[in-house]
Amino acid sequence: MNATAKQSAEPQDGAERIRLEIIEASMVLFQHYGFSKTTMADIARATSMSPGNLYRYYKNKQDIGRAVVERYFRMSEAQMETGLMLPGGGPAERIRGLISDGVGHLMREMAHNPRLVELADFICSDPEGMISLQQHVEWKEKAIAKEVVRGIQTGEFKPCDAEQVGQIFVAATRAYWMPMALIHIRQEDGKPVLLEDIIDLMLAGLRPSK
Amino acid sequence: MNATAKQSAEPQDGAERIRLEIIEASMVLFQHYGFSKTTMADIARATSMSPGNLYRYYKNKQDIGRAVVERYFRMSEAQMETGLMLPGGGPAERIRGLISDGVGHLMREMAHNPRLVELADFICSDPEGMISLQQHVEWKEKAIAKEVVRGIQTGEFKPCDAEQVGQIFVAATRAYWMPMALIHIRQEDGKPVLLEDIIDLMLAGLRPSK
DNA sequence: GGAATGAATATTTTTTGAAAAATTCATTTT
DNA sequence: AAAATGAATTTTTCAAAAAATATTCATTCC
Repeated sequence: MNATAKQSAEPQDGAERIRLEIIEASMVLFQHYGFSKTTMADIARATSMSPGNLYRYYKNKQDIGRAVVERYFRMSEAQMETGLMLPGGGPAERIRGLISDGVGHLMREMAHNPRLVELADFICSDPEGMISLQQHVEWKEKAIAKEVVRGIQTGEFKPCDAEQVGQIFVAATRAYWMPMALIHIRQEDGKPVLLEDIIDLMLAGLRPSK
Repeated sequence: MNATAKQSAEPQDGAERIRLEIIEASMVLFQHYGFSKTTMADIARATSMSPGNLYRYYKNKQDIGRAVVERYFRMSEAQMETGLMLPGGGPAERIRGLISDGVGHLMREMAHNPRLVELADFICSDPEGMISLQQHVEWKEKAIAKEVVRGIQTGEFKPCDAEQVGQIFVAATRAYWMPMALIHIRQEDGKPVLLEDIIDLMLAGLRPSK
């Protein structure tokens, strides 16, 4: 039912391939000119098709913006997943890494490309965009929950509702995931102030009382 | 040096009394019409003075907006202070209460009066307003730190940097203090979802390992 | 002389119509 | 018949003028 592009780099049938082409071209244009300054005509030119034809693949410009943001989310998730693949480290280190990597990735993207702030604002103003955002948040909650389960199994953490702990970790670090809030967060040598301290205090709370 | 109004309900000399009159009238007008739609002429009319005379008491309209917000901050702090006055409860209960009361107060104010969102946005866009906000944040950090010190003394908490723990608690609950973020936070029977769970997990982290 | 006024000036917001862009759709292409 | 086009239509943006508002200040009041 859902017509969203698959994540694989090499899509199969024509329509999916064209959707991906549109997103990749749009991503480049949005980075250069910003979402609002990029016109449908620009995207059409970049993909060598007519403006009208874009509407065969996306409902409207907002839909393209959302798809681009979703692609960023998938990339960020892939990056966090990669961090989790690395061998060493117990659940605590992995949770720390997961959140630090995710926030770090976001901060670097934003610093590297201020145009993304506009896209982030747009996604928050759009109800459908908020759904995409929520899905990304849930991905993070689940990823943390998995590590909590692992920690409970090894005895590093005391028994608890892992699903809920994932939600708690994300909620407690929410200000660090919000582009609009990120502006107000101080940094020291590249690390956002207090983020790791929040995580450490909550991890301490997870450990068995004895 | 600082010419800000005292908190007492009955101010002493003329100038302070007039400043307070202006703020009280402005607060009502802002609630009815919003900050941007309220004109200096409106405020002048409400206080039975000429527009020009307002400038004898406040540098400009922004200054009035900031003073109104600061008044809200002082009221919120007073409310939290009152909560702390109540006899029962150890440090953990008091920290929970402090944060819940503060966030609850903010949420009720916002629900009761959506115009405040505009004022909050304005304060965040103004560098001087951000200073007021920072002071309010520091008040909360210090209030929590005091309870942490008490907890360390009673042995309920393990020894730690109380000052820093105050900062951590505020940082971890920041999304619940931000009017712009508050819109996105779900509520269940009047309580913001997960707020108390964040606090509880961090409190668990403060307790002696045994 | 400090406090207050209100007309004069500076700034910001609103309006308005033209220009640009988004979206649709009758037609053409493959 | 699905895919694509590009001209036609609708919607949004932009810039200039007008109106409203903020701020100043020479003057008046107590």
